[in-house]
Amino acid sequence: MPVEREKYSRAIEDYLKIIFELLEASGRVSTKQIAEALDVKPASVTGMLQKMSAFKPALVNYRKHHSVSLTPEGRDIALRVIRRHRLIERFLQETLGFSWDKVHEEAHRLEHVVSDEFEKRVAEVLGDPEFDPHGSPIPTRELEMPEHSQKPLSELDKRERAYIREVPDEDEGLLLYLEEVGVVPGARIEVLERSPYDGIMTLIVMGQLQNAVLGPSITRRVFVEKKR
Amino acid sequence: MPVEREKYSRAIEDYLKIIFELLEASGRVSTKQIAEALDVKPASVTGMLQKMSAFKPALVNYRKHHSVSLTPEGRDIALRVIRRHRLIERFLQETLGFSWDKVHEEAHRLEHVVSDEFEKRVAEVLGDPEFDPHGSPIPTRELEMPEHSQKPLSELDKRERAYIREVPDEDEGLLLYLEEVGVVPGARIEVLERSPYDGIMTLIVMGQLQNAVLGPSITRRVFVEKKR
DNA sequence: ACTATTTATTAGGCTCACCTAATAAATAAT
DNA sequence: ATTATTTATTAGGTGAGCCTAATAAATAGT
Ligand SMILES: [Mn+2]
Ligand SMILES: [Mn+2]
Ligand SMILES: [Mn+2]
Ligand SMILES: [Mn+2]
Repeated sequence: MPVEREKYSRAIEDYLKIIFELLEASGRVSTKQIAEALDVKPASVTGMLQKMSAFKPALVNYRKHHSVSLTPEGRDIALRVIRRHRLIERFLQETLGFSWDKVHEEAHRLEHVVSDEFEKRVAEVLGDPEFDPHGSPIPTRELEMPEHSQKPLSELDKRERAYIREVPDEDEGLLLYLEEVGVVPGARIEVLERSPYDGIMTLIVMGQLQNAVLGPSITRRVFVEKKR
Repeated sequence: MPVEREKYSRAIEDYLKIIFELLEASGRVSTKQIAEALDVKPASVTGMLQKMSAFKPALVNYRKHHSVSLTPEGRDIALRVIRRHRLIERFLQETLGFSWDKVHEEAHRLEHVVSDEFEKRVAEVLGDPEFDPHGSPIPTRELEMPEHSQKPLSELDKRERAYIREVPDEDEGLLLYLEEVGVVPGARIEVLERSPYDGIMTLIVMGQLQNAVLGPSITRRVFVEKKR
């Protein structure tokens, strides 16, 4: 049975979402990171963290100058928003024909206003998709995040082959470029070259005429998996 | 060419929309009416009217204790929001299978956050529909409101026949009832009886087993047209 | 025309989510 | 260890959009 849920503000939903994502990516979160990700000042983040930790039930565990983590309640909200975001991205792409570089921003706005009914129907229409257009897993109806055993493209050695699994979703220009060179989820690639100092990698992308040349700021955020 | 548009707040969009609708329905708008429609206090409406009339360009013409009207700019915003609202209602119904009593509330939230791109694609997918699920006309891309020559059901005499054109969209309970008795846009009806004092009307609805009995608070807000 | 009622406006506050500037704590460099 | 740098927190403000209570204007009733 769906729990009787309070309605939290857009701001709080975005904070919880980004905290979840930062924790998932690197295991820890700093005030500064949150501030940069949300494009607000660190002072604002401190204020919001204090507020969210004072909520009943608390949404975050906060020890000043030390750690930030999510309470079960906060995690739940984060996962709900992430589920909506990713479902909406898929929906925009499949049902409305949005290109993959445009879905993120639109979903970022819609994720805060759609009802449970909307979410349910979108999931139905799409047939409960497992991934968003950038390859990120969509939390299930029960808010379980599917495990994805993948590693950064930057860790592949020369001659190694793999499948692209997930690409960063916020940078529209990057997405346009990645699409052009065929570095999209599901693509099969082989590392043709990697320079040891600057980390630039040259990839053969199956089915593409040209090779893809990517710097480390990209390859560290593109994830691959060995098996299909 | 789409004009470079400022982004107005949700609150302002809702004020302008409701002012437009009240003006359209009865030719004039009072502070009290707006307050009731938006579920805020009259003092808040006064404040907002003053703010909107002080905008450059102004969104409303406001003379205290006297009239409120929309400037061309204000009217434009109202029509944009109304177009979105009604397109979204159709979309929710047709593409996501929402029932007609649930679409209004959802659209009321979505109308403020969807992009021009979203609006354009929804219109395309639906094939530029002319009416929302309750029979209200959808302003065109050029923001022209289609004329609809219709009159209240309450003005029909006994024996008169007509087609249902438009029903009020805010009251979910009423919508469920109207659907049950078949009083939906396009339905052909005949006035079987109307009591002169309390205004209660009994209708024969083509294709329905039972007659529909409706009080004046409803029949004044249901619109009909003679020709098909 | 005067009075009662209804409607609208002003004045003053409140909450939310942000800001800047000043200060303090943690971390890195010498 | 001391100092410099980076990061985080506090203190005090701002604007949007709402509120209540007090007052004023418009309208209706006699
Ligand atoms: Mn995204
Ligand atoms: Mn968001
Ligand atoms: Mn509606
Ligand atoms: Mn609205």
